[in-house]
Amino acid sequence: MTFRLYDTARRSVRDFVPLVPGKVSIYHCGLTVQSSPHIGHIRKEVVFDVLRRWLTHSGYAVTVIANVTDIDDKILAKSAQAGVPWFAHAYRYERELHDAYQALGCEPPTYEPRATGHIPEMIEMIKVLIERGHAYTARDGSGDVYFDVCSWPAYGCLSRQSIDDMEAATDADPRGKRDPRDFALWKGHKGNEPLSASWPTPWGRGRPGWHLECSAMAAKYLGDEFDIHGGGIDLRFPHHENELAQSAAAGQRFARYWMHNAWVTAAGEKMSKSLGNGALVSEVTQRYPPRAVRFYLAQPHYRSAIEFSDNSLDEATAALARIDSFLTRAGEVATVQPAELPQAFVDAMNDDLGTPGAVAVIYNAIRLGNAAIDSGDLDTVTDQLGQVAAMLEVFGLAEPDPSASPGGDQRRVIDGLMAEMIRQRTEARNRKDFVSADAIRDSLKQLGVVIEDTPRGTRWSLEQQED
RNA sequence: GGUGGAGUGGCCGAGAGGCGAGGCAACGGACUGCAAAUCCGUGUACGCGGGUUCAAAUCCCGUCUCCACCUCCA
Repeated sequence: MTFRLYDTARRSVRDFVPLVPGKVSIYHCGLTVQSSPHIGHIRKEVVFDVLRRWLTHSGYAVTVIANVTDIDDKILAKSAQAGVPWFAHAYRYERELHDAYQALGCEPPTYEPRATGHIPEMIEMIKVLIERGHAYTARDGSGDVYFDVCSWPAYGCLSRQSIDDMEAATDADPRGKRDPRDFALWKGHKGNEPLSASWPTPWGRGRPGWHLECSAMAAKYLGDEFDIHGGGIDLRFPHHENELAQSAAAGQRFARYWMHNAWVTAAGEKMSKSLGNGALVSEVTQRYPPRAVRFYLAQPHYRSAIEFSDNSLDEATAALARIDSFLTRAGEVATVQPAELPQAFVDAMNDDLGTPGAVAVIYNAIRLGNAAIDSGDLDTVTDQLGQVAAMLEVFGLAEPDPSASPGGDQRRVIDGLMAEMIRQRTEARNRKDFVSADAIRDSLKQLGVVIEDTPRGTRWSLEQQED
């Protein structure tokens, strides 16, 4: 069974056939670095990180390009308000985004181009669009350049909207548009904006429009045609529709598959910057183990909306604790050996990245492995442990949280102290002094240390954190 | 007005005509000095009303509710 992917453009799941055999090229729209990333933003990163891991595991050489939009209206407005240069504002949040990648175990993109680093490419593309009769400079002399939507009959094909049914923009000023549905490729410099936020062009100074950035950068790094274009479902229109129109009108074939992840909701509504209901990644990873946050984001199907709540995170934390408990138990009697992925796991992942079914396979392997530990069947333990580790690797959950345990000297001292406490309790138990034994266990419990007696001796671990 | 998505057991969350994914919680049992962990077992769920079919959560018609997008939201 080959990999199958839901293609938003076709509204159906279809076989994935890459442009170049053995290679996959992916472009997904990164963030506009205007504020701190929230859980909704990082969901997209986790989804595409799992996609990349799965394709890599399937033997493809994967190239991932994700842009950073480092200039736009909001960045200019917010930086002016804060009294810092716009590029400093953008850079600050770009670094926060990278911190979030790292916290959640997302590999950085193969390359992560910034919009402001690609002005010449954008200008070239606008020239082509003007020459071909698909773009025009604003009549009002503002220096804006617009895409002429009516000149491109296929406009609306991605979001399946008829241009006649589109609600014309009524709020914004019509500026120099021929048609209210036309969108900006280039924005003329405004007097109240810093000169550093503008670049010279044949049409005067200005800065890029959002949609054009992605078209220009995708073409630069991936060529006229590439495999998968991704992003949040809310980008389907207008952003991706516009990208597609521009790039196709400029003579490119562009993306072969369009992949969109659903959003994260809070109290039933989409988490967004504008609604102000965003849970920041930095905040959530303080309250929950980052791996649990990743598990929470990676387990549901990427096209399903997921509700953000403490309850959801608590459940993910508990579920991951069960997985880790198996790794600990199995690790006491066996070592991780390279293993093939179970066929059911492969089938689930190949079916449009069916992560919920794949997670069910992980649990099944854990159950078999746990039973084998109890019965002393070490071959089966080794077998299942290897499979579980391999499956967790695909999910990016194989590595423990770096902050989970103290390192170096502290670790040595703590291990020594715990060994002594456990020795005293074991002696008490041996002489049937259960009152003393339980007192030791209770006092450790107060400190958040859980004591468990197993056939192989007493084990200690830190209790899962509560808020 | 246009275009989409969704309503599943106490909770989360898959599935998309045919023997109840999976997890959390709960209950019973095994194991344990007691626990914890682990294993085994326990559920007559699919918004509502019709219809098609031997068979519907799944298809059709109607209906209610929620969510999203409609020109710079992941």
